[in-house]
Amino acid sequence: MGASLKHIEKSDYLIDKGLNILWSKGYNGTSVNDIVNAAEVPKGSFYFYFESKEDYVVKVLEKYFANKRGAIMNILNAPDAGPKESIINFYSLRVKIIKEQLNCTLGCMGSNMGTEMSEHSEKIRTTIVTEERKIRLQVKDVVKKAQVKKEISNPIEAEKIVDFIEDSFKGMLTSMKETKSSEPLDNFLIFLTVILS
Amino acid sequence: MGASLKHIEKSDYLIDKGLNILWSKGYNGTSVNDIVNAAEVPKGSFYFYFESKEDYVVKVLEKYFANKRGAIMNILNAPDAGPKESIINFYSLRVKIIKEQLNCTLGCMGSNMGTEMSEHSEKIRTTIVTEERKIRLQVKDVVKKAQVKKEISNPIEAEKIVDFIEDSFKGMLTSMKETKSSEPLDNFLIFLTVILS
DNA sequence: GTTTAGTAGACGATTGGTCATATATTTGTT
DNA sequence: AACAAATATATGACCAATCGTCTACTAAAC
Repeated sequence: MGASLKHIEKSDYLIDKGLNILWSKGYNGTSVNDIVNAAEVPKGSFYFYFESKEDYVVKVLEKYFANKRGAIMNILNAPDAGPKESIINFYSLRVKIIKEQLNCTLGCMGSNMGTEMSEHSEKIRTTIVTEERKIRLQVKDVVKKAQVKKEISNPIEAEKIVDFIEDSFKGMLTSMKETKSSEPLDNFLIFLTVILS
Repeated sequence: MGASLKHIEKSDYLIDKGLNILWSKGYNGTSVNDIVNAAEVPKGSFYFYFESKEDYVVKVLEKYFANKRGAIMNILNAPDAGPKESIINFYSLRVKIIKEQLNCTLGCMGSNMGTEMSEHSEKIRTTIVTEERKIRLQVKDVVKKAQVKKEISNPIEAEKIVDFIEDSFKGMLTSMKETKSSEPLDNFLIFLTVILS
């Protein structure tokens, strides 16, 4: 029943090849043909490795978030930085990555897909919510620490603070895409220090 | 050369009939057939009134934003309220409308479409940016007034304050859709008072 | 020889868009 | 007021391309 290593490798390969297309063009803008052409794999193979397009996209999202966490979560618990400092470093890094690697055009794949598909695919919606929550929980712990250490005097619950920061960051990415500019991101970092005061 | 009144009325009718479909299903999720079926109009008529699907969507967006401004901008300059109070009333009203009329499912059509299409249609992208700017400019004036009156002590430029508020509000709507919950909106109103302090 | 992995391409439905044809409506001329 | 010419609008069959999916098949492994 279990998938062999080769099977996993090849489905992983298909996931990698389609990830950037899906990130840019969205669910309905990306066809199964786009994916198999990019991977240079026969169309029939797609449905051997995945139940459906929806199933495929769920797995792409899981990989996207795993990659993302791998790239950014370390800095949150860097041993040589205080909690508040770590939070600011964390968001500064995310801003830097988006500016340098993504050229301010793609935004967050989770938000993009969530905006397009939350109403129409429960599987996709819950995948995004679940994956985002993993990040928020870790940030929350650090915010709590900073509050205990009085680095943050804001008395609002850590969870609400993190939700607001993460939600507003999402909005910045949307405006970044729309305006083709990094200004919203810079603005975000300014207000981040206000919120964490 | 100018379109007759009847011409305008019928294209307006087509725009109205497609607006909600487009709002919910997005650009690539909505077909021209969906629109003409909803309007009970033959397909050929669509291309008599609109150059293309893209052209149609631009006009839908313009109508969406015009409707939106009509419903919310008055409260910003209510004569019996101070500037800061007006800003808070303004966003409270927007939150209320989204909760009551939209059931926390649709978000902002501009942001939805911008997320999906900014990379792929310059016409759609600039339409959204232009329309959003109209709202921001008006809010900016009120923020400035509140700063002059010392109701807001935050020394950051009014424009940046408004950009942050509007961008973060966008993010709340995204999370609202994803989580199917009004919590992000309530959280937004809490932090709005922090930002406007 | 039987099971499993992998593939090719056909499937019906649908996509955005066009077009020839038909019918209203308006306009200009008596 | 009557008629003709011109223009505006209506219609759905039609186009090539593409959609997501699936079935019938071959190749390889045990």
